[in-house]
Amino acid sequence: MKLITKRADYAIRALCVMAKNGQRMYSAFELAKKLKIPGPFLRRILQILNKRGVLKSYKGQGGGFILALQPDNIFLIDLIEIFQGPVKLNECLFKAKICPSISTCILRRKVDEIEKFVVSELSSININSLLN
Amino acid sequence: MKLITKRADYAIRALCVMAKNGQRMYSAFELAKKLKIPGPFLRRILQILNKRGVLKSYKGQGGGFILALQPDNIFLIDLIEIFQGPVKLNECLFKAKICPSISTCILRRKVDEIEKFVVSELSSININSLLN
DNA sequence: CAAAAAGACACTAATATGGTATCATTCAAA
DNA sequence: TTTGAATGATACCATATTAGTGTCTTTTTG
Ligand code: FES
Ligand code: FES
Repeated sequence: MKLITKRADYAIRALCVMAKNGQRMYSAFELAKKLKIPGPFLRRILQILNKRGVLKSYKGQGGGFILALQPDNIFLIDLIEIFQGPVKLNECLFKAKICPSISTCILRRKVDEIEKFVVSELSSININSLLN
Repeated sequence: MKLITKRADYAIRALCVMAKNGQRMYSAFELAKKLKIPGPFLRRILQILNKRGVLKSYKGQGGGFILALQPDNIFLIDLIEIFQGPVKLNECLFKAKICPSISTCILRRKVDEIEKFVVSELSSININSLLN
């Protein structure tokens, strides 16, 4: 079971680097080299973060990416949802008649609890938390 | 993010049916028909449950599968680990220098907490819980 | 013996994830 | 004003995981 995919992982790492030096602009390849991860892949990730308003981008020579938000306002839950979709664990499995009912099903209640816990834990971490 | 795959799902459903009528023997195809899921696929799943000691099997005409354990002794965590491997969410992501240290890393602590919670919730449900 | 079952295992199909390649566009600097 | 360094957009390929099938062997009962 994977909680955090590579895309989200790389995004987190890149944002951490950028947050350490908040004013500087970084090109995708510069960051990729620093983090030792594939350049084109990271580039696409940063483009997505730009579209989602986490980064600002500047084209042309001397351009690159820079944080659009304060590091303590970028939460892990958001990054994970950007790259992995919403945290939905309760895709009701027992469509068959076995499941007693949607309102009483124990399994569903438990899965909902797990989902809430995951979301709340991931909501409590931001990029700044990871820098101490 | 998928918490429970089809294999585990089907296993749970099949075990629920079998638990309702604990003494009876069911062939893989009979169960598959009842649950409206693919026969050969369920058959492989039951074979695995047999190998893992959750079911007993009997070959030959009139043979089939029957529970090897009491329904309240078959836990969801075990079924999930059989079909999806151990619940390990903490595959350390920050191998790079970004992560401060394995002992202080906030992210790691949080992921460990999530993992513990998932395991404990899934350990609290058994096949019997699902039959009320 | 014949039919009905599981055992074993190789194989295919679908999906998700990880990653590349290419061309167009923008912009700064020579 | 040309050139090169950057992103924007998008199609594509590679790999892994999950889902599912097919087939042949073995066992058992009638
Ligand atoms: S499994 Fe979905 S309501 Fe019971
Ligand atoms: S991410 Fe693994 S110890 Fe910090």
